[in-house]
Amino acid sequence: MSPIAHIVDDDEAIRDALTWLFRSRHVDSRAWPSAEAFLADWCDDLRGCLVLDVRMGGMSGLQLFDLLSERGSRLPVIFLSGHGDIPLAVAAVKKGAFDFVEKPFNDNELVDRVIRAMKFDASRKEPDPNAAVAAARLNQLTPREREVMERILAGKYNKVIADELNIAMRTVEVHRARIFEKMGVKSAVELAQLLSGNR
Amino acid sequence: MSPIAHIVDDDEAIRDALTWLFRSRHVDSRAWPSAEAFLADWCDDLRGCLVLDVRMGGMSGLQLFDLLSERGSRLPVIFLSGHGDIPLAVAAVKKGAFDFVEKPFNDNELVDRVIRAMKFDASRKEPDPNAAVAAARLNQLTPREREVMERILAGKYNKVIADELNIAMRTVEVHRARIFEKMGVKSAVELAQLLSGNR
DNA sequence: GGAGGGGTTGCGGATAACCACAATTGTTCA
DNA sequence: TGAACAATTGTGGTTATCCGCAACCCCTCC
Repeated sequence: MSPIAHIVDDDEAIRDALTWLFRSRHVDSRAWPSAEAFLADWCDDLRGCLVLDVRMGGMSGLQLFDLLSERGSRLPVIFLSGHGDIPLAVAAVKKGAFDFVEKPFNDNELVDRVIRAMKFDASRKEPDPNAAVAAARLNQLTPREREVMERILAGKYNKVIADELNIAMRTVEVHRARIFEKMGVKSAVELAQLLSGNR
Repeated sequence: MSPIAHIVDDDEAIRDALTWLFRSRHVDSRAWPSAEAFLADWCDDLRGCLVLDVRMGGMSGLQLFDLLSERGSRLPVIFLSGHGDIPLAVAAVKKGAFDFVEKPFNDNELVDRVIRAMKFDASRKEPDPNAAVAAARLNQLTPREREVMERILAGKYNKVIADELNIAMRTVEVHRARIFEKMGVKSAVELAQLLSGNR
């Protein structure tokens, strides 16, 4: 999904104005006339930001925001509000809205905020790649290897591990080597970091 | 520190009103007439919440808030603002203010918010005990030991470390032993876990 | 029945970690 | 100036890790 400014407002004049405004500043955008219409197109990998009118016919902007939050959306949201309602603004920001702008808004300022939101979104990391890598590698381990690994991470000596598992030290060494190989590390320290760095 | 509502406002009438209001609702409070006065008494283990006027003579409420943030204060802050300024409210909340209330405020509502803030503060966990322990122990390390530790955590052999630091392997061994001793661990693996578990 | 994978073990050697004992240098602080 | 501490090094020995080579057992799947 390429990053665009998603506009949701039931006022056609505003939609057009925003569309034109964004285009003039080379920000790609697309507009929807209602929360419902936007939801129909929504998927969780939209990128960019969402410019959302607070007050709309049908589902309100706040309701849409809550719904998206429940669905795990992390798209930054900039609220547009027509009436200086501080409690509303505070509530929205506390719930994680990226920004809250009063209408009538200053064009340049709004675009700046939109761009800031889009940059924020762009800098947003995919779910920790490290964790994914670690998880994938963990799955390659056999059950027995996992048992050994636990004990390696507990800082135990091979001898102790062998004792606990009632196997020869040599066997532990073999497991150990295969664990390191599969996990792509070359020492127990690295292993510990790989696994505890992302908890 | 027992939890109290800390009031900072340069308007004596407001201070008195709030003090009376809180007392009537069995919320302990104490008031200061300026940010500077509050700062003089501030320490990082104040508990409860801070009710803070945005606009004051001398240091403003926002400035005080920023300063406290820098100092690592985690006391929840409820801003009082006399003029419905949405950008200000949004900025404050985005920076981590707990709430933002317009003057004139509804007494009951304000107290409810204060109580909510104080409950939030009470439920706030002490800084991760592990992190505290690790940090405290880290401080016991000499600079040289820290250098060695970095390299141990990189999974390097004593020989390599000795080489990098241009010292004898034996010296590295000594440092290593002292690091383990001071950090209260008995292996590099434990060390890695202690330090990466809380990052 | 043979191939493959997982788990197991032994032997022997190279390399590294760990440790007790002992000692030197430089700096800081009382 | 002497105590205390950080940093340094050496000797010699014990213990662990790490690995290649070789092998056996058990189970599954084709």
